[in-house]
Amino acid sequence: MHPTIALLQSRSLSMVVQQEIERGILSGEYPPGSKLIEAALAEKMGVSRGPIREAFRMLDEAGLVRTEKNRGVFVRDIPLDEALEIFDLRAAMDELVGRQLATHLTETQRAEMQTMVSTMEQAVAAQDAQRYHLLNLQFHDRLVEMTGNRKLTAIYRKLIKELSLFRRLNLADGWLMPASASEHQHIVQAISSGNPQLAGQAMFEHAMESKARTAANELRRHTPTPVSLKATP
Amino acid sequence: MHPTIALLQSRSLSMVVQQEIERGILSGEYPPGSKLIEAALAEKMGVSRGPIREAFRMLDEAGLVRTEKNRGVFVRDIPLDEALEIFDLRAAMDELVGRQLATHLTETQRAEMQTMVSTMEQAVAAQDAQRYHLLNLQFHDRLVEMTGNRKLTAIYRKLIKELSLFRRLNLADGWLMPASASEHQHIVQAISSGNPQLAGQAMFEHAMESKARTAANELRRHTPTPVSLKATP
DNA sequence: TTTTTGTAAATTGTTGACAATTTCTGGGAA
DNA sequence: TTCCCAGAAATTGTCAACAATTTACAAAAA
Repeated sequence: MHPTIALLQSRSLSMVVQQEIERGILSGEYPPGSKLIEAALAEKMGVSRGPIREAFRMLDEAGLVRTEKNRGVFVRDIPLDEALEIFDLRAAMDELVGRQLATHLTETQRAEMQTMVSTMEQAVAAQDAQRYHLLNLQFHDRLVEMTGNRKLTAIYRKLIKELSLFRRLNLADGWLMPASASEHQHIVQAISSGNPQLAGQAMFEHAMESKARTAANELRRHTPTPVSLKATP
Repeated sequence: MHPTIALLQSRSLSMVVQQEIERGILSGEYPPGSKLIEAALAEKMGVSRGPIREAFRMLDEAGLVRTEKNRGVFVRDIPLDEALEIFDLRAAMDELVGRQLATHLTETQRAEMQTMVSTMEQAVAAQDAQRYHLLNLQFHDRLVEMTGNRKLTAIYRKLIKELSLFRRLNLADGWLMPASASEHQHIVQAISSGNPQLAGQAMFEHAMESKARTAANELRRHTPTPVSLKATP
């Protein structure tokens, strides 16, 4: 059976629309704070407003948009304090991931982790921040997936999507690329050691450092550029 | 202004419908596996099918129902393995709760926790399993809320709702009432000690024991009643 | 009996229309 | 100028109708 046919038979129109709008949001086509107009999206996608509205409800429940009665639907703009809350939550989940992987890791999985870390180190060597960022997301997503806990995986991914709406995150994270890289090797070692406590701690601290870097970044952004920065070569 | 009027001005019709269906699901009026028919619900609530469908999409995203294209919407029946996954996730979140409360607890909060535990002990003394069950849910919900982490609170509540669809959970949990009660006092002490590691561990272990009891309960349910149970008085 | 097949009923998927509300816009008054 | 306020335009909220699909049921065939 043709794959497109199969897709339209399993996925309803509203689900296709939901995925398409979500793609637009995550790609930045619809930036945080921007308004999503039912009629415009309906025409653009060649469907009526019904499926669009159903997709809106899904995206709202997923935390990607917010709905104001009689005023419309807006792409959510995650405030700093909520982002920090998400970081704490993610750290706790990552700790669980580390513990579980340490107790159940197969040799195949260990090799896959090591390959991912090596690939990331290549990206660091090539100064390819964009590629490193993508690989980093993949690495952590794959680790969560390896636990086999589907609910954990699903919620983890939702959190990552929400975090991506914290716009300030993406900018200027080239600074922290090398620092983060060496931590990954440490994570793989901790997990491979088979010590759940150690592995969990490595994952937790890695996540919390990510939080600290984001908070520091934000602080710097709201602080006028110090004169000393240009004054001292 | 009449409260119902005010409600309809802030919440849209689909949100009211969503809450009503959710109430029906959580109360057991619509048991797991049962089918939800758009037209029937629409007539019952005096609205058209549009808001019903939008509510369905929200409930689907929240994990309370599953949607099969062209076949309808069904109340979700959480399988044992998924329930156990949720227990693991909840344990990690509870551990975070314990750690954070231990570091930031106010005297007012400590007193409130102690009051809740005392109330639960009264329910145990009165053999009121129903009331104990409710108080237990309240206790843990309040602890999560006390952390001030709204995202954590929101996700924790979603998990609890999903767990309530694991029907086998509610039955015969009178067995574990007294055991669980003393653990709560231990949790309050651990949090009050101000030691994050200790408090986190207490919360984590409490959650994992809850998981173990559920798993054991399930095992017993699928095992034919041993003759020895009646043979030995 | 069991299985299959065809038709009617029930149910879901989608659309367009209308009502209600908000937003925009331009003109007049302070 | 700035503020305010119609009236128009745009947008959302809700509904009813129609199309597509599934389900129920009864009769026919194996």
